[in-house]
Amino acid sequence: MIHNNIYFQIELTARKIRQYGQNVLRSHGIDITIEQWLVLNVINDNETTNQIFIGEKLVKDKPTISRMVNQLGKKGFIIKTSSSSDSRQVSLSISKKGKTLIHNLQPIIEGIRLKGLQELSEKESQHIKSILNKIQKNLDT
Amino acid sequence: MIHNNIYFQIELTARKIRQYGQNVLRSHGIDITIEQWLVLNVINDNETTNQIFIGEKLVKDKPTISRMVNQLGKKGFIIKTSSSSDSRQVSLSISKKGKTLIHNLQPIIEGIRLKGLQELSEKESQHIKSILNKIQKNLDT
DNA sequence: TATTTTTAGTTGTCTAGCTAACTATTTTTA
DNA sequence: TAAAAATAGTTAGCTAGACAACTAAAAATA
Repeated sequence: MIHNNIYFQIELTARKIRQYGQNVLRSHGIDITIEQWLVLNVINDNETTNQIFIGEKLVKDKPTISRMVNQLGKKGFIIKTSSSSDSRQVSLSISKKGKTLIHNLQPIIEGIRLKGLQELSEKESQHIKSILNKIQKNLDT
Repeated sequence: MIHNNIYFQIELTARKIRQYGQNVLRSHGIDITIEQWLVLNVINDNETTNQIFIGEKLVKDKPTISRMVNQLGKKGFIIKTSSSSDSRQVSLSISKKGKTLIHNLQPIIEGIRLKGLQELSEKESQHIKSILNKIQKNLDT
């Protein structure tokens, strides 16, 4: 049966996490997606980063990053300029509005995180990460 | 760091599974997506099912099922008629072409499954499913 | 029985993810 | 140094997932 299939459960859990998180953000009237928040965070942790770097961190392809960066720009959370050293590259940084958002989001995101991980022991957390990693490695080769 | 985040790893693993599976299907020249294959399987296991039932099994919403069923119909893998007892409902069944596809896909899908689960013990398989289930339940309430 | 409510399915609109094809720079190398 | 190859990013086209709004038919209820 499909519900006993590990792949199905991984994919379903991923969807439920995204959906729950998105609902919480919406309930706070915050105009950003979970995925966009991840991008914003990479930029926040690495000022003047380019899009390739974000893609490597988040393991997403160039078009996906390009579009999410555009969204974040439209919403005024980031500033996108051309790199002075290499004009192929962009240079991304957080705007004031973006900094405020990140600040306000911290406790909300932490709340989402804790909600899903309730009653998961440290051992279980480590274990699931190691198993997921094993599956990923199996599929990489 | 994001790579140490359980949610990120769950979502990433889900993407890698889909991507690997899709590549294998493509390499066999098979014109179907992993998600469509799941729908096809539910129909195969439950002849004359309707779309609500598929949605319940796969935990997907009505528009998503509606569109995937349409794709499978266009490709000639299923036959969609109106239910005689309730004309709101559709009645879905597998075509000959669909049956052939399912038959040919069995070993390929099994190969994909085994590839990812290499060196996972039965205990680990059970464990990850129980942890994923715990996370899902945490988010449901 | 007439009206209201529920149910099954579709359509529209948006975001994300993927592939492929493209432009425009920068780097390699012949 | 001129031509070829690699790199950063964008655009286009597709599927899936989510939400909202809709149609049409069935079921409930007053």
